[in-house]
Amino acid sequence: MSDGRRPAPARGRPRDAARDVAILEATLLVLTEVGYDQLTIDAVAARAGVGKPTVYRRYPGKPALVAAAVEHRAPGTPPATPPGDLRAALLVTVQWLADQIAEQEIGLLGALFTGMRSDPGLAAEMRRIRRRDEAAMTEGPFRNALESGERLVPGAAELFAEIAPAVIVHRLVVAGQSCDHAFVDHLVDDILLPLLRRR
Amino acid sequence: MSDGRRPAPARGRPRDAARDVAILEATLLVLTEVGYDQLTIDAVAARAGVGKPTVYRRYPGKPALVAAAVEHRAPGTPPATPPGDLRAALLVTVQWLADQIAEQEIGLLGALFTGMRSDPGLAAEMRRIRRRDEAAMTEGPFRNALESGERLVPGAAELFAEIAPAVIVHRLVVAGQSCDHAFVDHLVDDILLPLLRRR
DNA sequence: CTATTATGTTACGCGCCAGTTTCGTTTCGT
DNA sequence: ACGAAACGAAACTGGCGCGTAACATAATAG
Repeated sequence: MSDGRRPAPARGRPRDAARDVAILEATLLVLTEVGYDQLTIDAVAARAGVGKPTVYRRYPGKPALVAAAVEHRAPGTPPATPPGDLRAALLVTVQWLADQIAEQEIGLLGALFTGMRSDPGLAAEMRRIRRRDEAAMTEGPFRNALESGERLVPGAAELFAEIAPAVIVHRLVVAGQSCDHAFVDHLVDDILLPLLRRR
Repeated sequence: MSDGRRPAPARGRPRDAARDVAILEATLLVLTEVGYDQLTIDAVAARAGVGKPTVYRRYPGKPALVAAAVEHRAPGTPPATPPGDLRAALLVTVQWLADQIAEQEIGLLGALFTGMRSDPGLAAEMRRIRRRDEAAMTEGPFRNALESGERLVPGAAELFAEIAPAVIVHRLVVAGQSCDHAFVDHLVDDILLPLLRRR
């Protein structure tokens, strides 16, 4: 094939990379603030300090823009956990996870909820990203625990990734309550530790 | 006070009660099909076989209509569970719960997700209804279990209501996978039974 | 310098939906 | 019979967001 299309002669004024990231970050902001349906291109452009055609020059429409923004978003890294103490590691990780979900993920979940009907491709993309993030979020505590001789059930990491985010999201959205310290203690002591420790 | 306002002289043609329920059920249908944001009064009226002013004569707008529809909705009753066998009761109840959520609740959760931003009152109403439904859904298995000598941890019913719907919703929405038989077995055997049985 | 492209501003046409109004008809209470 | 109110159909106004186009200007490659 020998490169069917040249990668654009690039003659003329080049695109501003700073505006690229400004658009993506503004999209994430608006998305978490008002949700997917209420997100308008005008609002994103205004928030990014950019003209509307500048957005449309990069993305054909809302689904592609949101997908690119979610892709661009860097997931937070979980805090380092003290080795040798599974309970302490779980407490720290769960609290951090709850904060992350309450601050950012809720808006993305809303986008997933509503966008999945209109655009299955976007839904698949969102699920891919979320799996990547959850994997990164739940890997920390178990590496330490395993190396320090804790006796865990097989598949403990998968079980944690399956239960902890689910219960946290359920409490935030359905119950409408915040994930305070008492809730984190409850989740760790009454649910996670009894399940994950080898019985 | 002695009745400040008379309850409407009711002179003229009375409202048709059949149209009342037609409107509410059409609202639930459209809501689960297209979600809260995409729901239009015209679509509801058309689905109900009713003129648009007939809807506006009863409700001032979309939030009130949706709230009334969710209030009107009767939650399904969980199937009777075999007494004396906690595992069998959990399997039946969890499978039924998963089907219920997959068929109906997902749409209502989407409405909760998106409507909660625009109308906090609607969100509170939805949460109240959902608590009522979840309580009705999770009461069955434990009454039988307790009467038949199963040794359960204290607060087992609350724990079940906290975990089972959360994991089911998480799988349906985030993972995008159906709750088949294997998943129900996994949820019961690997998560619920180890947690609920007195250790 | 010149051609070429990006950018901002502004404006436009289009479609969709909200909420209201009008009108002719129907159904009730009195 | 008579008046009042609900009903369906249709039309209507208004707002809003989409996606595009028209300009003038800025930045860059050659």
